[in-house]
Amino acid sequence: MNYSIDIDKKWQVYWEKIGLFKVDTQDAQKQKYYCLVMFPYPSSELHVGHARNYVIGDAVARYKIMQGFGVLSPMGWDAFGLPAENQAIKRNIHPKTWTFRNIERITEQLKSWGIGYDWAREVTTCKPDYYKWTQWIFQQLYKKGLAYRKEAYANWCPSCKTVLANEQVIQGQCERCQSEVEQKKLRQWFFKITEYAEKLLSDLDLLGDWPQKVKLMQNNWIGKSKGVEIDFPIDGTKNSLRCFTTRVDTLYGATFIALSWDHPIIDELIGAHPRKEEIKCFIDKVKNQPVSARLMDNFEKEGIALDAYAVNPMNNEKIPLWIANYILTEYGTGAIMCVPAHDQRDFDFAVKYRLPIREVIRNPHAEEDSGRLTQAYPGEGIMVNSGEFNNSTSEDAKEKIADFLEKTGRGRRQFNFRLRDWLISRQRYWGAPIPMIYCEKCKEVPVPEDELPVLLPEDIEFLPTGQSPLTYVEDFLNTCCPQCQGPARRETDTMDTFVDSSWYFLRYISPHEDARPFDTATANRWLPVDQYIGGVEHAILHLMYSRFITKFFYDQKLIDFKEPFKRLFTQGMICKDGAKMSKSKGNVVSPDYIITQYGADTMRLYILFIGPPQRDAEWQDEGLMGCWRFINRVLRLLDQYREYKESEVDELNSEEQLLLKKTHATIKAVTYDLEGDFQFNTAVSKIMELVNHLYKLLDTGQLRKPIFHDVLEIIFLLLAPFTPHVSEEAHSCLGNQDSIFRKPWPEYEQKYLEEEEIEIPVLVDGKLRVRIKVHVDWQQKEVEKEALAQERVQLFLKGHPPKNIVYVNRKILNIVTK
RNA sequence: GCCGAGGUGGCGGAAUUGGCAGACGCGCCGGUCUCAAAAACCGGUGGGGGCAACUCCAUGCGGGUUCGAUUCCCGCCUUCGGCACCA
Repeated sequence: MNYSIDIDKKWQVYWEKIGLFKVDTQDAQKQKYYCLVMFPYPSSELHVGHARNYVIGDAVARYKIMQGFGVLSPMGWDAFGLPAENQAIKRNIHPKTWTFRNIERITEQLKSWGIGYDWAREVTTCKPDYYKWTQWIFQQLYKKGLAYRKEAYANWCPSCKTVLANEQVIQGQCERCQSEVEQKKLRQWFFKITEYAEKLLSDLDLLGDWPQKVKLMQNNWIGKSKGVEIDFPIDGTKNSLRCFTTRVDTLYGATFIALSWDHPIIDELIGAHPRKEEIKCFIDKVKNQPVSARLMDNFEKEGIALDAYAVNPMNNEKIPLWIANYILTEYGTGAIMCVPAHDQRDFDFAVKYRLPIREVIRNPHAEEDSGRLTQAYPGEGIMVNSGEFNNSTSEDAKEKIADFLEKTGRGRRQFNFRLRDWLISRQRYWGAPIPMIYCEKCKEVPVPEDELPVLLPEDIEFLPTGQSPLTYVEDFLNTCCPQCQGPARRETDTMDTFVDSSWYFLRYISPHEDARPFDTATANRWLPVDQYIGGVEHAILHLMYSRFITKFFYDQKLIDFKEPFKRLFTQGMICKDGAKMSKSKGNVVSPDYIITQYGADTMRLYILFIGPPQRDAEWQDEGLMGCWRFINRVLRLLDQYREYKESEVDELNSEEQLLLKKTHATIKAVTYDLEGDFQFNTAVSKIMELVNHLYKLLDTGQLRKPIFHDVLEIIFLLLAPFTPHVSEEAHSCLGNQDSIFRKPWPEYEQKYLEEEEIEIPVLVDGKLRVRIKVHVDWQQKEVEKEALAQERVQLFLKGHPPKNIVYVNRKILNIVTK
């Protein structure tokens, strides 16, 4: 038998017919297993690089089905977003048309690969029955004060005339047109994810089955740091200035304070300043500095003195205030105490502007009397020039000085986070409208719940004007205020697509529910997701947002779990010619040709065999051919079987004994590989070994038909999650009526794995010299005796008695002469 | 700069807790079949030396621990990914 696409078609229809992937979420008989792959953005047809995600997910789902779980494996579309709108502008095709065309095409592809989903649960984020609930979530957040509007600087591309998401800014440039991105102040909607910073951080500990790497990335992104907020009185005024520091032990070494260009106190300080214009000029310069300039290694630190002074609360010393271009606006208080002796940035600045540098922590490894510092010393050490704290360690001083500041009310211990609130406004068309209304009298009013969804108008002009196209749709824009019935205007911005994808895994639970986003009881039964599978590129954004929304729902008592994804697997990319597969690079491998020529299972098997799934892999067409050969080689076993001569078996001969040993060892190993970190590549190789073994045995004529049959059954059961079509075909050829996926996953029998005689490698001085056969129960003495009786061992002993003999039970014997 | 993951034949990659380095696949070489080729099948294949039995060298580099190190420790080199003036 030769493998061909007809086999694929036949079984795909069959699985559809028997509803293999249909799941009844109310069925309490089976243990549940929620297997989820990250849903795609339908921007173009899929290539083999994309396929990895779905092939892995399908292998896991099928394996779990065979283990008897009730498996939920759904699919949907992250269907709102900028690429659809760009196509609209470029080709004059409606984003909706373009999106649904792609959805249709990708669905066709997934089906032709035999990827199984419960299609009745399909979810599409750009459909009103979905985004109604995205809008509803916005309103729940709004009600709790977790959605709010404020003026903020956003990435603005002057050429595309649109705001860009942070992830669309590459090295300070627009990813589409490479224009320098500007910062533009706009009134924007935010979700207060910072409210959950602490929980998002500490609950990472609950995620034992997430890759360490992803947890570390989230940890760094949240960026919690422990320090002290200090009030510095401003000389000659009643005001004071707050600074956050993680190194309060260096407080005596603070010789100036630096402010970010938009710190609110600046206006006050320069009101009657003689150099007011000069300062304003400097502020403008910093403000307009391109984002990319800050990313440069040689970014020049610049500043301007304000001729104002703050008072160091420890020693009452007057220290000057500066504005400096390296102070971040959005972090801490936007003002820092600068300690040039112990911070390299402050050091560089102090050298440039001739500000004093005072050492307060002595480097314990520095040579005595090293003279003037040539660079900052950022480590720990012994306190100097620090009044009563001299001679204590910097670690101790940190606590003592913090105590002192808290006692005297001049400061307080504090934690700071790098995590910022989530800017969700987009001045774009193809997204879920933000369900808010602005009225002169009543100001900000949410659209009443029973009026949701706020429908996205479809008849619309797509011109890049810098405002959402919705601004020009009068029917949409003008409405009346839900509170006072007076004339009002709708919000015209739409939501970031990451909002859509932050809760889709809940919608799969009850996709047709029209009174609620999801059914709480069913969600509580089926979530958290048992296995989430996707690309590592979502390690921060999508996974952080989903965790945030889940925690919010938990607090609203909509669900009773704190984390959405119990286990996460991030697969590596498939590359070609050393680069990530992409249309623009022209190195994509199209699956369609592979499917028609070699069948879906050939592609599936190769994708699983190509290498460790969590690592990147290089696509090689020859490797694909290897899998094609293997599949046909396995199928040829069926031909041999059919023509094999009948016989009865009473007792196994030694070759059959060996074959069953190998078979059960393979069951054990493959199961172990699947249960662990999805080692599909080694699982497949072990099945190949078994097949090779079987072929060798067939040559000897020692195998009888009933044993041949049993081993064949097991081989195809083991292959079923990887090559479902071929396995199903073989299963039926072997005379089975039901689907192979209704058969239980094979279990190994210990009796076949136990052996009487084992082979022990004998080493002399760590080098393998001979192998001996010993009985498993032999003790070291007997093994030694056998080993020393070997001619080759005596040869290497050269007549000297061994100095030492190390025996590791049933593993190895090492004879030491030196 | 900081954090993380890697580095093993010509290539993709194997190697339970430290225990036979190179499984499996590709490629290559030889053979069978064929008028011939392709496909398929069978055999060989880390490097050096030797007619051979064998032998020496080999897991990025340099040390260390150990009877024994791809695996553990210390110090480097290098590739990739993330963050990047976070006070």
